[in-house]
Amino acid sequence: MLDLDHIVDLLIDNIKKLFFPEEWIELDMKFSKFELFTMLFLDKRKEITMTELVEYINSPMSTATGIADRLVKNGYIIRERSETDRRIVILRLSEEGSQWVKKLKDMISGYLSMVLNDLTEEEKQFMTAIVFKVMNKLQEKLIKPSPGEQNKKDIRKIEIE
Amino acid sequence: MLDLDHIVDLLIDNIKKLFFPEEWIELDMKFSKFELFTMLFLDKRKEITMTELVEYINSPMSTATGIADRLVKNGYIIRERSETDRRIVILRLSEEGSQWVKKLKDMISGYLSMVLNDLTEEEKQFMTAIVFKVMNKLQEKLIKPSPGEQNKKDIRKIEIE
DNA sequence: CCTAATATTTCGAAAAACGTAGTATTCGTA
DNA sequence: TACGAATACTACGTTTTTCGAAATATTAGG
Repeated sequence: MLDLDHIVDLLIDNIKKLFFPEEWIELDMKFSKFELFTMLFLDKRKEITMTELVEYINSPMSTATGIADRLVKNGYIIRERSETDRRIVILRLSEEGSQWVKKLKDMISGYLSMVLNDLTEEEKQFMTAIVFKVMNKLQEKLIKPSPGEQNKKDIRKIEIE
Repeated sequence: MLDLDHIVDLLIDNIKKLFFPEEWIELDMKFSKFELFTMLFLDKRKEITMTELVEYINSPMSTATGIADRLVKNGYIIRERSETDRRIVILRLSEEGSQWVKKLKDMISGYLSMVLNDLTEEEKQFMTAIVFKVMNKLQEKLIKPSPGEQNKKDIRKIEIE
C-alpha cells in the first residue's frame, strides 16, 4: 500500500514545503538561507565570532562577511570587536533580530504543539522512540561516509610518505 | 524531558541538514532549488509547459525561462514547441536528467529503507498512523490560513451554503 | 623586534531571480 | 475572415548573493 517510491514522493513534496515556505505559511522570508541560519545560530549561542559562523554554515569567510554586512545594515545583528583580541569580531542579535527569531520559533512551536496535542499518549511515546531510532541510525550511517570522503574538512593530519 | 523548545531546536538542526545537504551527503548540488524542484516535477509529470512549471514552483515567468535556459544548456532537459499550439513550450527530462533524478531518488530510498528496516512492525504501523495524523492536522490548519489570505491563488471550488 | 600566523575585510566577477517590455501565436467576434 | 484581445513565452537589464584572491590589521613566537 505504501511502497517505497510512494513514500519518497511524499517526502519530496514535504521537503518542497520547507524550501518554499512562503507558499503555505505567512512568513516573509526576508533572509537568504545563510542569513536565516546565522540568525538561528546566534539565537542559540548569543555571541559568535566570524570563524565560528563560517564553521557552522560551512561557507568561505568572504561569504560570511557579506552575510554579517547585510544583517548589520538591516539592523538584525550587532558587530563589535573583541576587547581582548582586536582581530576578532563578535556578532550578537539586536533586539529586532531576537524578536524576529522568537516570532519564527513561536510559529514553529505553535504548529508543533498543535500536531503533538492531536496524538495520543501512546503515539507520542512511540514517536519519541522512533525519532531517536531514526536519528541514531542516520548518524551511525553518516559517521562513516562513503570511502574516500573522510578527512574532508577541519584540520588534516598530513601523511608523510 | 523533551520540552517544546528542545524539540524546536532539534527540528531546526534537521532542517539545516536539508538546506545544506552537501555537509553530510556526498551530493554535488549543481542545481539551484528552483532547478532541483523543476527536475523532480518533470520526473513525476514527464511533460510540462512553462505555465505549469510556474504554477508549481510559484515564480515569475521570467524566472522559469531562466531555469529552463540553464537546464537546457547543461543538458538536463529538452525544450520543444507544442505541435498543436505553437505558443506553448513543452519541457521533458533528457536522458542525463532522468539519470540524475533517479540517482537522487535512489539515494533517498536507500536512506529511507535503511531507517524503516530498523523499525519493528509495530513501530512502522504507529509511524504510518502518526504521519497521516500529522499531515492531516497540518493540512486542516493550512486550508484556512490567517484571514485575508484566502483566494490567493488557483481556482477554488466555492462552497455553497 | 621582526616574521609568521590568525582573523577578518575589500574587491571584483559570476550566477540567480525577477520586473518590464517585447514577440509570436491563437481566440473571439463582428 | 480580419483584427484586436488574450495567451504563452522570451529578452534585457538590474539587483542580490556567493565566493575566490588579494589586502589589512592584530597578535604570537622566537
